[in-house]
Amino acid sequence: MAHFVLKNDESLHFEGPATGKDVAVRLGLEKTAILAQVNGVVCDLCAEIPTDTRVDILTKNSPFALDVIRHSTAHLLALVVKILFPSSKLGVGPTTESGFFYDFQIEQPFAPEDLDNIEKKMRELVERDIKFERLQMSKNDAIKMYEKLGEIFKIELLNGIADNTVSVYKLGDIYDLCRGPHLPSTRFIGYAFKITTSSGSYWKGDSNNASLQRISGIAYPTQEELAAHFTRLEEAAKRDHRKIGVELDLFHLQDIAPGAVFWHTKGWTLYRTLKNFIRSQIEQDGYKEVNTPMLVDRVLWEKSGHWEKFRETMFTTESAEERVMALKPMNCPCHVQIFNQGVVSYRDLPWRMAEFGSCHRYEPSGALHGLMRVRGFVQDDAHIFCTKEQIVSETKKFCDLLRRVYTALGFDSYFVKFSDRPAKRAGSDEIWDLAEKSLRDAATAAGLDYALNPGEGAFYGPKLEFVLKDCMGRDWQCGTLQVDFVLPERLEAHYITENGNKEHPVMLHRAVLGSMERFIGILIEQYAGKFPTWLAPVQVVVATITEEANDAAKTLFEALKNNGIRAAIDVRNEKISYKVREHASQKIPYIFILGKNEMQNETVSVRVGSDTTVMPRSEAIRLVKDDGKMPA
RNA sequence: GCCGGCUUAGCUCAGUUGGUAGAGCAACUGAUUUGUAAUCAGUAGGUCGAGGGUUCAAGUCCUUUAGCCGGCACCA
Repeated sequence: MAHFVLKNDESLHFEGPATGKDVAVRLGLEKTAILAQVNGVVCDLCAEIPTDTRVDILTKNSPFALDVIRHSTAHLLALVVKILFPSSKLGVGPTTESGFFYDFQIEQPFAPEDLDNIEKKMRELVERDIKFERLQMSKNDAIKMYEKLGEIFKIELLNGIADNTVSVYKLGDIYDLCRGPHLPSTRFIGYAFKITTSSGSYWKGDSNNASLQRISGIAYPTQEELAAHFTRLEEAAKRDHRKIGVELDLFHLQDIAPGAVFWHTKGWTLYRTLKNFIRSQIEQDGYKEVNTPMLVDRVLWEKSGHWEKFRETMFTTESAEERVMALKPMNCPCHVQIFNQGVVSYRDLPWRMAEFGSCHRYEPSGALHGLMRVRGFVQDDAHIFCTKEQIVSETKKFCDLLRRVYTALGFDSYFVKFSDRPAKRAGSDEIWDLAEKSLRDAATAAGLDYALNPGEGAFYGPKLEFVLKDCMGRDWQCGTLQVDFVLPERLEAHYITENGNKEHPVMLHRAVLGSMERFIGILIEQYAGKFPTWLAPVQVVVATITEEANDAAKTLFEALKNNGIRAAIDVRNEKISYKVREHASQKIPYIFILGKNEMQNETVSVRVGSDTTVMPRSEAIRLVKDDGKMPA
């Protein structure tokens, strides 16, 4: 006799074998049960439960439900596409952080009307309540089945699976290779889903493989959650740096220079402020700033190895001069040229050489994205030339610097990835073993909690990536630290050791912000344009109510400027409500208002957010000055 | 680079089955001297992204191309 134990320690007894569904019926949950959790493992409700096993019945309220609902919705999508487009071939259809997608091979890409029809048909099939059936079969049987069905991609997947037994879910007429679990039937998907977009993709994410068409969607347990999802998206879109960049007159992009930024006065003020902040921070850490040429002969890039790997994405020059010059795509080889002037002693190490380096890369057109991915950008770059023994302490020092800067800029958390050796790389395996071990040890010593990112390192060394998210949840690599044993050797960098021997230094490539442009993009979205006072392009505006306050306004404006405050003045013949509206929507932190009352009492009304305080003018100046101080 | 979509005034957007371009905000001019998120009136502003084609006629249809948007691929 089977005996099941529930979480609340209530025992249920069955005559003979039983499934999760039987348990659900016993508990009166047959209408709402969607999954069973057996010994902590989530599985289909129809799964048979081994005797004397702890079992839980899950409903749509379970935290596990969301992913399963999305996954089952993806299967339903596949069924509908196979019905409407019988010649299409199934790719894969996983869930993602923000929904699900399914990839198909199909002659004609999906049109927007197709998506509408697909969604409509999906709703119809929810109504029809089609069952998800789990089938266990041998790998060979599965391959035979898919050969009959002509599902070439599923066969390829099966050939890559080591197990001899696989599970396949049948939904209507489709058989989908899948681990599961799934909902009992389409009725449980409900109607809180939406097909959102279609796009191109590649089989197994490789552009050398077949082109597929991806349909993406979103699903939630309830309509309310789905509605909230779209509200969140709308709210997030308002923070988009491309939108705010125009609204706040920070910068613009133009097709005359794709992937290059025209910085307007306000944006450039923000840029310079951020740059000065980084400058003050790295000076504290003993960095020495340099500046190197933007246009360098290709021979340097050939020597460094960049020409071979990145030639296609480098801008080269054509001019009266015969030799081919390239716009530098990064600064490292130039920094080595400075290192190589004269003789360096071990006493000079670590040498922390910094540059706000202006770089150009011919990024693929489809990669360009506002400030986040551009063709002309400035790295807050530095190379630390050091000994092997100094790697750990220098990495730790860098991580501290990065944490200090990110915290000051309002980023309390960020993801760290550890990317190890890529397939195409320079340097021997022994060197890579050493580089990876050094960086791993250093990351551990710095107390980093990192995720492994296999095969994604630079061609010359492993790297740590510090990742921030934009308003739509996309990941962007900002800070980085890379251990490099290769370039110093290729570019013949040496230092003299304690024993008088010549040795190659280790090069640590590192950037805190990464690209000034990208980081400002992230920063704009982080603050939705409402920057802390020390970063705000305009920190305070002096606005008058009547003409009789104009002279006092000018005096106050001058006093603010003399105190190093970024101030503006508004003596236009407009109502104060009009001025407040305009300056508030421009996200200026302080609005100083002068009218009759303030003239009489020699005060000023200070508006911050929607609060107003009347105070002596000198006090108001001090207030903005203190609030606008750059973090130490 | 690949797939799809979009591109009309400085900005946000209308524009019917092809019939010869419109609104709001901004700008400019005038009036208003105002108390904390839009004072009123007037004026001006567009080779409809660019090139080619179909047509008596193209913002609208076809085609090439650029840029942008969403994904994919790439990212030193």
